[in-house]
Amino acid sequence: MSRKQITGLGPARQSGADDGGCPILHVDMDAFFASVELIERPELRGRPMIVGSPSGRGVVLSATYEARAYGVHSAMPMSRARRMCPQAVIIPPSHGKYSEISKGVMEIFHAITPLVEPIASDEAFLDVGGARRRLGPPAAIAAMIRAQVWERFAITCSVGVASSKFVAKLASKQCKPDGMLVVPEGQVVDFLHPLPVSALWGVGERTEQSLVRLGIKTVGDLARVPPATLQRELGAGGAHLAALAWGRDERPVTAHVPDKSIGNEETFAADIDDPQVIRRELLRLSEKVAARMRKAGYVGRTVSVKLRRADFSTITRSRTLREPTDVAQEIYTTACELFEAAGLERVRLRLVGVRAENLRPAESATRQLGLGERETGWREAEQAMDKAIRRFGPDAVVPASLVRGRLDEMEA
DNA sequence: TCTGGGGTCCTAGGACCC
DNA sequence: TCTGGGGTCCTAGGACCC
Repeated sequence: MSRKQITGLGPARQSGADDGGCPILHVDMDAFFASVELIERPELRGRPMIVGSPSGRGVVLSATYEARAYGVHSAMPMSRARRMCPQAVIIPPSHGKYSEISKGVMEIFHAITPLVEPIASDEAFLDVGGARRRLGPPAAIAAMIRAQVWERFAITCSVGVASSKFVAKLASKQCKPDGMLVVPEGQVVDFLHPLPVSALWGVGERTEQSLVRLGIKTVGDLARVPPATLQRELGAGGAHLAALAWGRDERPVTAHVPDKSIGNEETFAADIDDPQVIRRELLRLSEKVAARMRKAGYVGRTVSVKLRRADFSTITRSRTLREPTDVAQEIYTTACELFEAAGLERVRLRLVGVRAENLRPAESATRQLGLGERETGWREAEQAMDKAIRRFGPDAVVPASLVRGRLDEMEA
């Protein structure tokens, strides 16, 4: 397997002193989901591979670079990916394995520095400024990470090394797959300005369209526009973009970013208009969300429900409770009320979702019982369920109505 | 081309309080 | 009694990220 080692744009600056200005690493696994599948099926290496979603309606989660050579990329509908690359091996996703490998990779990072900021299961920022004396210059640390991830998991990753998070992130993208790119502080502007504006973090399809209308195509074009103009055209984000265009990004690597919300959603294999089935799904999702909250030690005050019609139009409805909760029954009751109030009871739905927002640490929320309110006992019951699941596995305890649902499915 | 599932952040309007 | 302004909270939707 080839190993790209790109060091800077101009003359390579590899010495320790020069790397002092570049303590930020962005590590990104290459085609993560597909790469994890290759661990158990190495015979597929070099063949085009597509990891699809189990509903059959889904999109491509990740394709290897072989599949990408045929134009297949993630966020592409399965049907289209199949058509573009009929010889590709199609693989259903195995989420357990992904989180296991992800945990292992994060362990490698934490052995280097406590300043690790994960931004996805396959991606993280590291501030290695404090590890230089122990482990050498950032470029050497980056090479070490790539070697360790490969040795332990046979997965390649790409690393961007720079003085700020956002430049490190762009650098890792530039050297993908299986590469490393150091952008010395003095070369940041030369690196950024030829890139298309869409390369910037925060510039999606819509923002790109607005910018192109203004005649702005590259980051360099953007840098030459007065920040006030950008702010007028794009709102608060405009001023931020102007700073990024000059490589200014002061955001530090933050190890523990508390969650703002926890939610689950599900797209049905076929559209559903039976309110009974919808309510059963809301219960299943509420159970999932509440269990995740309890595991992570959060309570939340706002419950929101997402409903997507067959035509893909989507609405959300939310309600803030008097007291925060991590109880599935409470979340479920609220979700049902929101669903009923939305007036979509006989409308064909393709997706429902439940989310808890306004999260705070559970220990900070000493629950106050309202006047005349009785402790329902649900919380204790659900904690007992958590315990049973930890001991006997996820099928140990299931609410009665979900069991009925499963029996229906088995009979069908 | 017919769009998964996990999130964050921003905007804007209305309620409400001082 | 009427009016205005500022601040905060809540809700809904949308852009964006991986």
